[in-house]
Amino acid sequence: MPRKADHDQRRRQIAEAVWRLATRGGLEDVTLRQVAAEAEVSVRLLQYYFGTREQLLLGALEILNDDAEQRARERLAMLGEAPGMHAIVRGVLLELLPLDEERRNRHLVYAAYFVRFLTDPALAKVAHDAPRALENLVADLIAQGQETGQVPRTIDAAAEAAFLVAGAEGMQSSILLRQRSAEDAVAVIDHQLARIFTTNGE
Amino acid sequence: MPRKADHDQRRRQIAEAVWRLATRGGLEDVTLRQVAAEAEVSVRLLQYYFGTREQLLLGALEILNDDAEQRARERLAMLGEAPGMHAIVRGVLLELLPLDEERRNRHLVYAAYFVRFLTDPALAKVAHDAPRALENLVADLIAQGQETGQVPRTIDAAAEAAFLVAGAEGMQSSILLRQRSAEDAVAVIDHQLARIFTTNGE
DNA sequence: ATTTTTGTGGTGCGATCGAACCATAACTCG
DNA sequence: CGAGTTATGGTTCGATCGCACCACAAAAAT
Repeated sequence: MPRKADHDQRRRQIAEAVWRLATRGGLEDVTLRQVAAEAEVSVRLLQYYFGTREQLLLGALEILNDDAEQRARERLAMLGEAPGMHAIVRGVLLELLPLDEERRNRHLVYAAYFVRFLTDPALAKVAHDAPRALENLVADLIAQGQETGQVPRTIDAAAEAAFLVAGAEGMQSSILLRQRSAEDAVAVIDHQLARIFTTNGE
Repeated sequence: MPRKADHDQRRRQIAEAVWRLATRGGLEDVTLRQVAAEAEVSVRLLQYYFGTREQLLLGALEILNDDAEQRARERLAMLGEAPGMHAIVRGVLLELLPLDEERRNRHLVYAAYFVRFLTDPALAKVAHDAPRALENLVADLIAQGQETGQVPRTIDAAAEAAFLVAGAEGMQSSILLRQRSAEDAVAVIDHQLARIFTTNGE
């Protein structure tokens, strides 16, 4: 009895195989045969569920994006009710870091796709334009903090937001390369937040 | 008359073809045949000058690294004599950004190699561990600025250096994806530098 | 009950891949 | 001049690639 959930689950199973192979050896290891073996299905099934290889890469990325959005939403909701601006901004920035195996792998998959984002129009549309939205969100939060007196008026909200998001993204790479520990990165971010939010929120 | 420089020049010619293909379609487009066509030499020559494909990828990366180091040195030397700490730190940070086509392409090549750095030991050794050294350099420069009164004593040199370098690296990605203009990125960095260096150097 | 949709496997074809092999210019050094 | 190194081209082989084609079971819809 093929319920509709089964179809999605199968696609997810295959997509996860794509992710694993991509993180291991880049997109060039993501061949139909290797994905089939990794997902323990037949090559024919890949074609049935995704079609061509290009569509497989695209589909696996879309599923990854949906995953990321949902997990981020969950984690931010876990902050509890009525958190201070400081805590919200901190939560948003930490979401950019590969703090657990799941996020680490996700960022590695993005890295494997990266160059394609620039040349492949189909991938570019799905690509990670989230940072820009995040930056505006952080800027708004800082501006709100200025209204409530948690942030000095002398702070340039937009410029600080841009640098906070960029800093988090920059440390993401060095964490992936294991040049820096996740704890280090969090400490560096907290140092900047302490400068901007002079009074502790909540 | 095969002077020794000819040999290196041929290797460079081939390496440049590797770079172009890698920036266009990732490492999976870097096949022996395609590189040969792009460099306008025979496949046999690739094997002669680099050996196996794995060695070709490694060699092209080494040449790229040497290039980057030399160009960076040149640009920093062009700052003139006895520049202030502020100018030096600014020069170091801007070197991380893809401000011209040459640096843009170089960063794209690194992006294409990225996932391999984590799994391939040979590539990992050559990989970009420069950031860590840069971070220490920036920290030292800020500390020197404190000695000469250009930087307030309340500044945490190490933490600020880490965030400056991370911020520059983070904006590098968004510039590559054309989500942000190079001028924007420079302005954001200058805003942070103005906060740290309260008196103008020199 | 039978027709249609959905899910699954296998297999084969043409293209391309990396790498090895064979040949031979051209230049260097004795 | 001759021996040897360096530089270059062409070709072929086995493996793998993406993908299309054929067949069939199981469930859904009619």
